[in-house]
Amino acid sequence: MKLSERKKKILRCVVADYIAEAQPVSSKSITEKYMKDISSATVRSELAGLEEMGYLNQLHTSSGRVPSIEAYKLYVTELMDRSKLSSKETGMIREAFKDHVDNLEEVVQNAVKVISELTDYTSVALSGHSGEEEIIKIDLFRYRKTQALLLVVTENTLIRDKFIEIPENMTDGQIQDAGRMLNRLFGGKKLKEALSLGQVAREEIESYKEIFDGVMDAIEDYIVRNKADVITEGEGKILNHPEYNNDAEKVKNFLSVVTSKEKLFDLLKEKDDGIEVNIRIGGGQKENMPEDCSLVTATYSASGVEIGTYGVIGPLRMDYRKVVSVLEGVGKVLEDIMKNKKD
Amino acid sequence: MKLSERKKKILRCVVADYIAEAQPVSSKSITEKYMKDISSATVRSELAGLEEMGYLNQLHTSSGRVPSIEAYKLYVTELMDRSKLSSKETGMIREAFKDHVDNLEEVVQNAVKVISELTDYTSVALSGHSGEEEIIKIDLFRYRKTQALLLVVTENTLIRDKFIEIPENMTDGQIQDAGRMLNRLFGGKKLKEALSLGQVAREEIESYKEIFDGVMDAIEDYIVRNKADVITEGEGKILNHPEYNNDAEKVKNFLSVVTSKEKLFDLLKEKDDGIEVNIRIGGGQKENMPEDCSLVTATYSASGVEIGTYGVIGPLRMDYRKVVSVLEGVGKVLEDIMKNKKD
DNA sequence: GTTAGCACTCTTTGTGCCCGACTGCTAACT
DNA sequence: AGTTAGCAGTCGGGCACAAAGAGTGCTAAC
Repeated sequence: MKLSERKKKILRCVVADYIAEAQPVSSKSITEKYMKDISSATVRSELAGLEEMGYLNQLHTSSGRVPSIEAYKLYVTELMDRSKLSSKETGMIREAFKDHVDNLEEVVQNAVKVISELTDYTSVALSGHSGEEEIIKIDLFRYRKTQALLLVVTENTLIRDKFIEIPENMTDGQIQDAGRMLNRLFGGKKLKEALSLGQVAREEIESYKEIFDGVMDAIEDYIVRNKADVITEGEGKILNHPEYNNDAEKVKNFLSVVTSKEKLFDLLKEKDDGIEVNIRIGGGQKENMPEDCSLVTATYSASGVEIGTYGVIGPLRMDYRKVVSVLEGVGKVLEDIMKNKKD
Repeated sequence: MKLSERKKKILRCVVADYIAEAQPVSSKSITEKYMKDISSATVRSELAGLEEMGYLNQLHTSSGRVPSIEAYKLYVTELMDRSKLSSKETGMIREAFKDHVDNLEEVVQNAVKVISELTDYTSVALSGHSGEEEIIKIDLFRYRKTQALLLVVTENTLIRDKFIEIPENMTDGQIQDAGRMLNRLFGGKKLKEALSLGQVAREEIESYKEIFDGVMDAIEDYIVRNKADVITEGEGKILNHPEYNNDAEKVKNFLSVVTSKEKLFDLLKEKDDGIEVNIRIGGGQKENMPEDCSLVTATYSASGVEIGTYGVIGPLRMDYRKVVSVLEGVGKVLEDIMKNKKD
């Protein structure tokens, strides 16, 4: 069977109505609300077709239709129109970033907060470090007999601290010397460059091999998995939505993901390159994706540097239209801010 | 009316049984399970007395009794006996700290995790810094034209980074000079000392007043409210307990506190001095305490230095006996570890 | 291809009823 | 005076049943 234009239109109505009302959608309500020109009987036969094609489900014989996962997917890729934010909403976004634009940490906090407030879903973020940030300074000093504290300071306010093992007989002078060496070698380089540079340089620096390895570890650790930079807001918002209201098991599942920075990191790190807004619907394949959930993410960058992946996680029956427009709206404001900040 | 010994015994039975079964307790079940020597009619008249005294409530005529907040309070202070942990449980605690005892952050993580697992409640921690830690090093360097990055490194792995404003015309040399000055002044001092020292020294250092103020701010900020050190685990565990299973509003309230580091910090910072285990039952007076919740906390210290406040937050009907023994058990192991670490 | 009409299905809601779980009270007992 | 057995009274939970309502699929006519 082919998806005729009318079928598409009807499917769009069903999904949109179900998102808005959280109730199975009947043929009658479609004709009354959206398509006064045709009769409910016609819609009924179209609905039967859509159900056969796998886009709709029926809870029982005499109930209205509910969208399937496939329907949601089609909806966000083809059927959904984009909405504009109201001026009140854009105002709220601008307001959120009024202060504290200096500190990236706070910027991210504010972004996550305003996203959660505007969408009424749980929002999450992974602040960006694709390895493109420059190393401003490396600092190294003795902490205990066999341990030194390593600090790697990059632009974007980000600091990585890590303890590394050092030989017991190392003098303070040698540690300082090693620190100078590290700064000479890595200062001004991008993290990514430093990582590949490390493969080559390792041979040259015999004397401080242990320290050197520690630094490389720290940088790799930082690029590959920095769970500390996962931020969440509005974890309890899931309970505002009826599908989670009487299902403790579902809520528990959801929370076990949303409150685990490791699991969220796993979900957020996979961003499709170049796609502005990425929508993942339904669990299934992805290990850490909670059952019956959707994740909508957007990755922002300014002047070529990624500044983070922001997203919203919630039920399948999510207001994708609104979520997408909020994420885009925040993205625009964020871009402006980062541009001005550069000066 | 006086609280006779028998009344106390019966009240203990009611509270213990209610904690175990989550069901109103009847006079019959008391005689059958705990007090075979007297009849249910006798227990009934005692229960009526206890109810009049405000220790018990009845949901409706012909239902069993449920403990009041007062009853819980009496239970934990007077009636409850302490339990020993099983060897399996102490084993689990030791196991949890097997590795990573070097990094205080991970120690705290593990503590919180094992507490949550053993008790089946949400557990929280505030790693300790009463201001007793020594400043090991202060580092200062230019970040942007009018900003410098300040690092304060203390023992216990704790690092505080903060941006401070600097005069635009300050040279790199001056910044370094200021850094040296700060190290000379504060190095080796305890945070608290540094804070009071600051009041005096400020006058002497006219040249770097702005920087100096920034440092004092950072230290104060750190001592007074370091929300970054609030850690939680098992947020969803609340749903394992029937009183929260069908009350989305209650869960939302609970989560809004447990997922807010600020609110948790407010709750955890108030620790009664010298009391080993602190039990706060019921919301009411405390602003950030969720309705109908209890918070059991223990503050650990080793060699006179506080290493943190750990706790469990959950329903009024909490297994106080188990929670207290787990907190004590973890405390002992933690103390051992910190003692060994000092070497 | 579309529509009106109708029979059918299934859920939801409300009602009455009974059963069981407790209590409180009273009168008798120790 | 304290304790106990027995009994009447209260309330919630569960079940059956009926009625109402929502929505569909099918058919025959347009």
